[in-house]
Parts: sequence; C-alpha cells; structure tokens
Amino acid sequence: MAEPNFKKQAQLLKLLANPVRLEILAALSGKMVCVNNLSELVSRRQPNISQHLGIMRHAGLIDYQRKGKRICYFIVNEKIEDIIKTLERRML
Amino acid sequence: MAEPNFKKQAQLLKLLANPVRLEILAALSGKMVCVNNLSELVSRRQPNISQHLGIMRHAGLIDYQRKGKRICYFIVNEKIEDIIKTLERRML
DNA sequence: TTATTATATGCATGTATTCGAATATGTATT
DNA sequence: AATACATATTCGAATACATGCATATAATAA
Repeated sequence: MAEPNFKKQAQLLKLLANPVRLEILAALSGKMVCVNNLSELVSRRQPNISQHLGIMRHAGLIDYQRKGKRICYFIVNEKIEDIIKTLERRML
Repeated sequence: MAEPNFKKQAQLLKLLANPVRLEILAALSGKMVCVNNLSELVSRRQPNISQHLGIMRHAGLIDYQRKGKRICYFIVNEKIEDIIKTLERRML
C-alpha cells in the first residue's frame, strides 16, 4: 500500500474548499451546464464563474464541450462526484 | 432534504486542506497520540503541531485528554475519519 | 519553591485566495 | 467585415493562511 501523498490530497481539498466551486460542482452533478446558466444558478457574475471553472478545468476536475454559442461544462471524473456526495451525507 | 450548506462544507474542507493537518489526522486515526509523538511522526516542531491541533480543536474535529504530563489528542468524530479514508481511496 | 518537561499562544512576515472591474478572445449571424 | 453574444483573462485590493521564533502557561518532580 502506497503512503498517502498528503500534499496532493491537500491540493485537491483546496480546490473543493470553496463554496462557489462546491455549488458549481453540485449544479454540474450528473449533467452538463453552460457558463451562462451556471452564473444564474449560483448567482454570481459570469467572470467569477469562469474564474472558478478555469481553476477546476486546469486541475482536471471538469472539462467542457462547445454547443453552438454556449460552452457546457461537465465533471470529468465521477470520483469527484463521489467525494461531494460523501461530504453531503457526512455533514448534515 | 435540506439544501446543502456550501459555506459550511467549504469551511470543513478548508480545515482538512492542509498537508500537515492531514498527516496529523492520519496519525490520530483510530488511536490517541500525544503532541510530542505527533511532532516526531509528522516531523514538525512542537509549536507548529500545536497550532494545527488548536485549529482543529476549536473547530470540534478533535479533542484531547491529559495523561500525566502528556496531552493526548484524538479524533472526536468518526465522520472525519470516514472522509479521510474516502479521500485516500479516491486519490491514488 | 524552583526546576524541568510538555504544551499553548502571540507576533511578524511571507504567501495564497477571493472578488470585482475592465478588457480580451472567440464564435455565430448578418 | 461588422455586430452581437458567450466566455475567458488580467489586474489590483482586501482578506485569509502558513510558518518560524519567542514566549507563556501548566503540571510534575525535586
């Protein structure tokens, strides 16, 4: 069994440790949503949403696909979804 | 079903999103360990360890019990342990 | 009480995050 | 090409975080 890489784990947790990003991920859970809709769903201005999407995209948590004018994001790895669901279960 | 409180979730994740704290929690997993031993296990100076312990104690993640001269910390809530184990499983 | 050991706290400094505002890019439509 | 629409990036200011060092407290031992 490999030793856990605490630095890497902390980095992933840091990515998730932001209320806006958590809400974006919750909105993306299971579906693709375009930036514009995310902006409305999360009640944040578009540049702010794009900033958070960029952070998570660079980290490989999410990816996007163009649909005409819109760019739709989705969660790349269902592991992320699992972690988020675990958090929700654990924290009420 | 209550709406998830993203702010609270993010706060907990922020507490966990630190390699030193993750390593401390891993060391505490299932057992009580005194500050001195934690300092050696995690290879950090005692004041630094105590700072992180204080942060997690104030947040209610861990608690302590005095044993003579030593103060032994332990994880209060097995939910925390579950989250950490999930992370380890998820991240290799 | 004094000395010793174990742990906690405060402060200073450097670094990282966050957001809004302004601006840039990129695609579609005309 | 020009315009409009959707999204991305950059920058600056405010805030939060991490670390090391010095020091304070607390319990035990002598």
